[in-house]
Amino acid sequence: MGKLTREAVVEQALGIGSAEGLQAVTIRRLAQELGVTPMALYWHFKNKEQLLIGMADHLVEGFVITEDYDRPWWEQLRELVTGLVKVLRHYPCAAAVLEEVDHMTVPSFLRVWDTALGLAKQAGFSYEESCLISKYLLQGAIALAAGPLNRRSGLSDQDAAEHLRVKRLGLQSLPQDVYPHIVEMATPLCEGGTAELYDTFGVDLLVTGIETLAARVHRD
Amino acid sequence: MGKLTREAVVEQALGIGSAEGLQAVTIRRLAQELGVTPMALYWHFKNKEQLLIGMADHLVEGFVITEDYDRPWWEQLRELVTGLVKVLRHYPCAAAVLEEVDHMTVPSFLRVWDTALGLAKQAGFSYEESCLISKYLLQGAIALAAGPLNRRSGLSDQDAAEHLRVKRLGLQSLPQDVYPHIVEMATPLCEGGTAELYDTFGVDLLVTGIETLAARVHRD
DNA sequence: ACCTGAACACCGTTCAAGT
DNA sequence: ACCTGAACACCGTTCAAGT
Repeated sequence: MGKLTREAVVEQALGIGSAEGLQAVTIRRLAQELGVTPMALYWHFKNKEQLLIGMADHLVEGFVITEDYDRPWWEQLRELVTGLVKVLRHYPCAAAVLEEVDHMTVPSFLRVWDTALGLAKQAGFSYEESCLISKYLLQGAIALAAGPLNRRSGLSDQDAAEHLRVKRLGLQSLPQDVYPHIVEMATPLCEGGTAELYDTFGVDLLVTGIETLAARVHRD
Repeated sequence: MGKLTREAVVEQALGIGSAEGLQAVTIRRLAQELGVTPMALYWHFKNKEQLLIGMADHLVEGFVITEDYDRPWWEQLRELVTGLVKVLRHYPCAAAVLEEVDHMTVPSFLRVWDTALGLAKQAGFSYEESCLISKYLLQGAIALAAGPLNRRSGLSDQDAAEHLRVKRLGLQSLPQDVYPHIVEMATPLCEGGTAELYDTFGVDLLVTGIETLAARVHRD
């Protein structure tokens, strides 16, 4: 049995979170799984928030940003988003973790953010606009990563399929006069499209708006 | 003292959540505030999740959707987003509530979603694209509503200002060689820009991407 | 430096019982 | 129909103490 290191704790936490959902990641549960007392964890992390930050940091550390000053900013932005989405797909609970922590406190995420900020400025946006754009872009990337594997973590595949069926039937049995489109599109709404849709159309959706606005800024 | 009605519970919950943050909204706390036993709430709500859904529904019910079939879809989409953002600004905890519940379970939110779906289809997108677009748009609107009043609810204005100052100093004292842009833009990043920026540029950012992609779809 | 034991102040929820 | 009392099975966290 290896020592109780920060890394081991974080990886165990990501394991539990990915297998059973983030709500199953509990100090006490984690300690039990690691064969240790709950308070042992408080030696390595000040509190649960710091543990979550550690998880988030570990996730995003897997993403190495390739900076290429010769290529136009929009290509780099696109690659930044796709790269982030890809790395977050490694753990089913990744997006959930990043939605729970303050991004500003996650060093590896700050690196991604810094790159996005630089590219936004390079595109000609003001300081404040660049801040908004980068926030929007990274938040969008996280949402894309959370999307397609609609992963109700913590359920078997069979239960998940049943859950999906119930959800779809719920939508389909809504009053058609008040929710016409929802009823009509119940199936694609629940199944959420293929991962490919998210990685191409989804990323396009995020980046295209920025490109168009950048062109507008340059015209003024 | 009025009776213990669903509405009263939901409004009290929104009050606590707005004043002290959503994490302060607890069954027991809520009961105490209402002068009642915790289990009394279980008569009106099956569990806490249903209470949150009730809160979300109450919030979005305040938004009356104006459908105008004579105006182009993009104007209607824009109005849908701005309207939603505006109504969510009534309660500081609104965005937090909507981030916590499954949107599919909130009737009033489904009405907004249905409208967005219809407009997306009208713009010429496929079923699956429309689903993705509507999800993206509504999620973006919620993020915009959460944005500018960076409302760490539960703190006095003075404490909030102090919290902001600490956060900014934290960013500014980062190593400048690894986070150059973050350090440079620490102030706008923390202060988050004016509400106006969010309501104009932010909405533009969301809608413009859709418009551009729609034009592309029509060309094919 | 690293971990344990015992305790505190909370949670959500169930179930039987009251009126 | 609407609410209470008592109990269960959990949380995160602190603090003193052990090695």
